[in-house]
Amino acid sequence: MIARPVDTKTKILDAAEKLFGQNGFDATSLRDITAEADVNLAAVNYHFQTKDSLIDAVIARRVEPVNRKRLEMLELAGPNPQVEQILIAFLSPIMHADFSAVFPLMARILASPDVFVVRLFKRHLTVIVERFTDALSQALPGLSRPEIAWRLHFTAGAMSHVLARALSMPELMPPSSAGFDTETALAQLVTFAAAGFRAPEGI
Amino acid sequence: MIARPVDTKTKILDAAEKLFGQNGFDATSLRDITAEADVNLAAVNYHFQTKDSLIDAVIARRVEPVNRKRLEMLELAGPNPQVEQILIAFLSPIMHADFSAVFPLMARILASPDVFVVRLFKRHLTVIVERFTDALSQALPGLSRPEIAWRLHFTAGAMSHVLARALSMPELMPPSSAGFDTETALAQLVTFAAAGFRAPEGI
DNA sequence: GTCTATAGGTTGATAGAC
DNA sequence: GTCTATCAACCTATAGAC
Repeated sequence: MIARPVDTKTKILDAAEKLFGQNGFDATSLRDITAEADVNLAAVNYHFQTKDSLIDAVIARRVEPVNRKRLEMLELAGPNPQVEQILIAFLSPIMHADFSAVFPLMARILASPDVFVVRLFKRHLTVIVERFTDALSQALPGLSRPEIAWRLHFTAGAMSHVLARALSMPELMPPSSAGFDTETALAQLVTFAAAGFRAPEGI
Repeated sequence: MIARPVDTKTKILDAAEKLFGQNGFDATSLRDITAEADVNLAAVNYHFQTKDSLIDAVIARRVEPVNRKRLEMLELAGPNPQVEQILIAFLSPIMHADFSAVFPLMARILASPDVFVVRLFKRHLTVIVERFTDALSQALPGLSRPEIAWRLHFTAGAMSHVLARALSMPELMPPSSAGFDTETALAQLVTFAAAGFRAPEGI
């Protein structure tokens, strides 16, 4: 590992990501961020104008590569992917996002009822939800699209809960595993969700 | 419906619950709350001393009856309940909590990585998790306890995501259903989670 | 691009009259 | 128990020197 020089803008994004994840958007002041990043207070306004557009930038920086990777993995699974392959394409990119600061941040975005965050959520996720619903429809011809939408919803919720609690509540995580084990979590979640998706449709 | 006089303390709790759910704990000021409740600013300090202990009171007021009801329904399911019965006992009390303000509030509690909230979460939920893990262990003798802990975790996540998005994103909810239909959501979730729990344990 | 200084507003909490 | 008035601390954002 060679220590690279990091520019001010990146230092601010890194610090903001960490603190937003830890304490939330509102509880984190620009002063907290510039102190953590070891830059001047005015730099954040110079580079991002307002706090809201900083939040936007922090989220977009992480969400977009994850979504690109999701679509890429879905492509790679071929024209007729199995349920498990589709779920892995959906879950793996976010669960492997290797900055641990990303986990609580993502969980906050996913769970927040804030209109501001919901808008962001929609902007980034609508196309993903559509593409994956299509793929799952094809793999599970017995299910109606609304039913698939529900179940994809449940899967995203299970995932976001794991991300939210992975770091803050290791003791709620499976024992034995010292700390959080991404591979195990992913495998367990895929098993659970795939079985859920294959359940026959109710009345 | 007869309009009852409501005391100041209850008015504060009601307003705080609504605003905390809508905007979060940090983004909601005591002034917002007293304006919504139509009481004086000083009243909140008189009745609750600090903002933190107000948050505590708001959460406890809703979580405790839900948890009581969960244990009660589990008792009523008899000595050898089926997976579906156990899941309904776990999910139904919270999904039927009829104040719509409770939904986003619960979702916030469930998803928040804040240490303050995690502490509350543990205090109220540890006994529930243990009791339900026992019941599920008995109903699914093929699964190890860690595996059951994971799957209960996933189920809680799916539930919290539904609560979080039920009101803010009705268009992500199954189409046709105008608004949010608790019974449908509960039935779909129980079907999904029961199938997930019955999946054979991985390697 | 980076800094200091500060304007202008909000916050949680309290003192003290009624 | 309820009010007004106020404090001290904090906030975002900007102006202007370097």
